[in-house]
Formats: sequence, C-alpha cells, structure tokens
Amino acid sequence: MRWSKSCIPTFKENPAEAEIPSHRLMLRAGLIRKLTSGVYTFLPLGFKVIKKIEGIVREEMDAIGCQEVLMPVLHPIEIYEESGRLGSFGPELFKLQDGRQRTFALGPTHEEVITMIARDDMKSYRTLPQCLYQILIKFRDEIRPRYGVVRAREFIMKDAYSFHQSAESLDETYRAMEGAYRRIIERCGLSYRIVEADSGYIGGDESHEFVVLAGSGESTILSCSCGYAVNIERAAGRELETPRGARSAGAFERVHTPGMTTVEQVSGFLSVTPREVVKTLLYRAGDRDVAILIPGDRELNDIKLVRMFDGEQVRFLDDGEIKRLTGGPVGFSGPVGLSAETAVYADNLVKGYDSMIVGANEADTHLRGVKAGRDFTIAKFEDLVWAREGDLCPKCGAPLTKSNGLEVGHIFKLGTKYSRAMNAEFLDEAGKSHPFIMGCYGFGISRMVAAAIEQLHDKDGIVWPQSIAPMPLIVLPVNSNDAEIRDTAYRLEEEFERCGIETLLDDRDLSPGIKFKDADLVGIPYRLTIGKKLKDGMVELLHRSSRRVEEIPVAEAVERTMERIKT
RNA sequence: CGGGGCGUAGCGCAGCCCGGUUAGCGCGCCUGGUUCGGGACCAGGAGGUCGGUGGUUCAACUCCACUCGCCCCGACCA
Repeated sequence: MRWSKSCIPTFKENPAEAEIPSHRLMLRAGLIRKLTSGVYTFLPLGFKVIKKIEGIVREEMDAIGCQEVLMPVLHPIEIYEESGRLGSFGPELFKLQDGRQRTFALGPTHEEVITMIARDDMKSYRTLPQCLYQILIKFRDEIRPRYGVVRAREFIMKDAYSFHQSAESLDETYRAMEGAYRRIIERCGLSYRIVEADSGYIGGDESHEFVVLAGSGESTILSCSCGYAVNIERAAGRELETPRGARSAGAFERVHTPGMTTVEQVSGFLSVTPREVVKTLLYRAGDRDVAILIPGDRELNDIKLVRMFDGEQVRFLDDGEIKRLTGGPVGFSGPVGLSAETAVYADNLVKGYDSMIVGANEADTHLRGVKAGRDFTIAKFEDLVWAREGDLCPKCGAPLTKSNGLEVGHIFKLGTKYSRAMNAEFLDEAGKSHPFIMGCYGFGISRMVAAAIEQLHDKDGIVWPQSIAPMPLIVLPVNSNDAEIRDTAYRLEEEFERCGIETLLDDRDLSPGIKFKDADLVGIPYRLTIGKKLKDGMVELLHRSSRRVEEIPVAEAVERTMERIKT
C-alpha cells in the first residue's frame, strides 16, 4: 500500500490528552482517534494490528477445541434480572430503550446469553464438555475511562465460556485455556505474568489474570522466580520469622514521649527501629469500634480490611471519637486498657512480637515491654497489611519482586453461579438433572494493542514484534524526485506484494528526515531504504528493534528481505 | 461520585488578570519554485460560532452566573 493514498495521519507533537506512552504513540502514529471519552476509531494501521491479534487468538482458541460464535450486542434487561447481576453491574451497564419503551442493555459480557443457549440446547451430558467463544465489541460505562484504549467504554474482547459435567472436566479446560493464553501472549512477543486474582463481579471460585509487564501498567504485582505471582492488592505480607520488638523486651514501662505522634518520631526518640513499634488504628465497622494492630513499618491494606468486615461500612474514627474512646489524643492510641466492647484485631505479623511499643492512650506517653495476652487480648489475627517487595513467596519462600503491568486476560472457574441462577441444567447418565459447571475466559484484544506498545517502544516510537505489526515491511525511497530511486521503490513494492509480503511504500514527496522519523514512529519491523547507494546497486535493510543495518544488492533485495521476515 | 486542571484553526500553544479596531504564533494543509540520507528553504494561500447559554457593559476571547465536554488523581476492570 502507498502511504500517500492511505489514512495514516502522524503527529510530530504529543497530544495534550495522552499521558502514558502507548496512548501517546497510538495517537501520534495514527493508529486511533477519539470520538468521545473512552470511545475510539481504529484507523487502518491500528485495525491491521487488531486483526493480527485476533488471528492469533482464533488459532489458539480453535486449537484447543473452542467453537467460534457471534452473540448479540443488544440484550433485553430481563436476563440480568434473572442472573441477579443487575445490582452488581450497577451503573456500568449501558442501558437504552427501544421505541416501545422496553429496556435493553449493551452487552458488557455474555454469561447470561450463553447460559441461555446451554440451557436450551445442551440438554444431554453426551454433548459435554463444550467451549464457545466470540470476538466482538463490549460496552461498559466505565466509572473512569482512561489511557486511551487501555480502559475504554467500548472495547474489543474475546470471551469464551465452557460447560461441564464435572469439576475435573472444568479443570481440564481451565488448564487448556491457560496454555492457550500463554501461547497467545508469547506469539505476540511479550513478557507477562500469570497472577492469582480476585474474581470481582464475574464471580466464581478461582481465577487468574494474565498481566503483560509494562512500566506504566495499572496493575501492580509481586512475583517470584518460581513462577508464583499475585496482585499486590491480595498478596499477604510475609517475612522471615525473625522476632520483632526483641530489643524492647523486658519490663513493662511507661515512657514519656513528648509530642511524638508518628512511628518515626517515637522510634527515633527511643532509639529503636520502626518495626519494633506497633501502630494502633481505630476504625468504626458497622456499629462497633475496632482497633487494628499492625507493625510500625507497615501500611494497612484497606481492601483487606473491608473484606474482613464483609459488607459493613468501615471508616476511620475522627479525632473526637478517638479521644472519647481511648481517653487520649490522636497519635498516642494503644490496645492496653481499651473497653471490652472494642475488639482488637491484629495482622499476622504481630504474632512475631515478643513484646511491643504502643501508645498509652494518654498524651505524650507510650508503653514498652507490652505483651499480647498478658496486657490485652487480640480477638483475631488476619492478613491486613499491604504486601511489599521483599516479602516472601508463599510457594517457595524466596523474596518477591514488584512489577507493573496491564491485565490483558482473565480466566475464571465460575462453578454453578449462573447455571443455578438461570436454571440451566443437563441430564446425566441416570437421567438426573444437574446445573452446568461453567468457566469463562476473557481476553482484551484492543487493550492488547496498547499493552504491546507499552512494553515495546523506544524514544523514537513503536517497536512492533513482527507477529502483530501492521505489516512487516516499509519501503522508503529517500528522494522521490530521483526517477531511478522512485521507480526502484515502486517496482520493489510490487514484487513484495506479489510474494505475499504486505508492504507500505512511503511514496510521499517529503524531505527524508520526515520519512525516517515517521517510519520509526509507526514501528514497522523492517525498513528498506532506497537512496544514494542505489547508484552502486545497493539498498539498505534496517531492523527497527536493533537498528542494525544491512547493505544488500538491489538485485537480491526481495529474496534477502524475505529471508529476514520469514525467520 | 469526590478532588485537581483544561476548553482559542487538524495538532501544540499565546492573548484573558487590567474589556476597546481586522484574534495571534509554531507545526500541519493547499499553489508555485528551489531542495533531497534523520522533522529543509522562498513566495503566495485556505482554515476560527474564541465549548455552549444567559447576564453586566456603549463595547465581551477577556468580567459574572449557569451549563456541556475533555484530561489527571481515588473506589472498579479485558
């Protein structure tokens, strides 16, 4: 294809709206344009990448025996009432009305639709297991669309759903799907982690996220060389079992700590490390007050706190409430001497304290040599702190390292959540009814484009891996006014196309610098430059990723370039 | 939804605080010419409801009110 007649609008400057590299580059390289917040057009180059990724996904889905289908975008709202998901989706569901005032939703995902198919058309155990998938646009009215196509309100997703007679059968498909997802991401040339995850509103028992590693990704994960990885939100804070607070062991004593309200101040003043101090955080959970103890060198993970008080409102106590509850000002709270109605919960790491330093519930005073069990009672130990780099792997005990990434895939074992709610059952060998055991598997196609760019770019632009590049080759005549150069470029483009190599010919009458910059920006893997060396019968092949340049005789240009592209 | 910021040509911005002729600059775009290996040069040209509505005023891009849109930070997710 010829650039001069293609819609590949590039920008020299960064659009003001784009924050992260992938968003900036997708706009600058002419891959996408925004219609409105969270809604994008894929221009020719961007759409070519989408189609490449879809192709890989289709091959891998078909390879594990999934069948492609196409489900509707328009969903009658009643199906969400039936599954009970109207509430859990809440405002994220796009709703609209038809001419007769009947309410519809734009499909955010298709568990309901596919479960209805299974209910009506997979009535016998003989047909199981089955796995169906589709690739189409999903709609979610995201609370906050962000980063271009990374979090859009309209996006392209591959979603698959499997139906089983037994948990073992689900396991098998789940593992096959994991393998397929691994191969998809590997074929796209990206490094990634598989992460234990929360199942969120999709529901179900077990789930894993596939996270493409990238510096500015939204997900933060902790991972181990043994292969284990977790989302930092749910990772437990685990350390070597060295005793904490050892140096403060000894007699229970009151110490004067004038104006020392932070852990740093207290530990500095008493010449101990922050980890010897125990923080007491006071919350209101539902209708009772609770005290939470965590090591002084740790932060409380509010997500875990909310989960512990499942469903109840949880909030910080204000200064007045703390004064009333403990008798002391903010900054000097502690677990000793609180009323019996105030339950004390502690993070698991607090088990490691022989004795601790805590606030005395009295101005300018702390207590040292405090022992749980003797001086106060801990109602329950839980995992409550934010995990951090260096915490230990629960599988092998090695220290975890932190990285960021973008979630591109998520697989779930749903169990019977939807089949029970929607009464979808099959008959077994004995003629007995059972709800289907289900799995569902999502993969963000449009997000994958951004993830690839996020991981593979340099200061000059995108660096596509060949498997998902819009095309493998760009032919760049340096001077379009030189008849010999121009004719050679046209001829080569035609020959490549004839050989099945999709080629972009930059036939624009622009100065060479612009063409070089644009070629780097759009990131096509190989660039064939036709310039002054043509007089000596030579052209140049540049490898975008390594910037390596090969000089090739024109006569061999097609053959030699094809060798590179094929390998 | 809470907090912060921004709407002036396709993109990036100035002007506004302190109201006053025809609203400016760079890039891009069009025409002609010179150039041609890393964002060239000369000459000419097109392109604007200054986000919208209302108000104040002799006069509003500029001041006031309301409103719409967009971006960033937080709770959510492919």
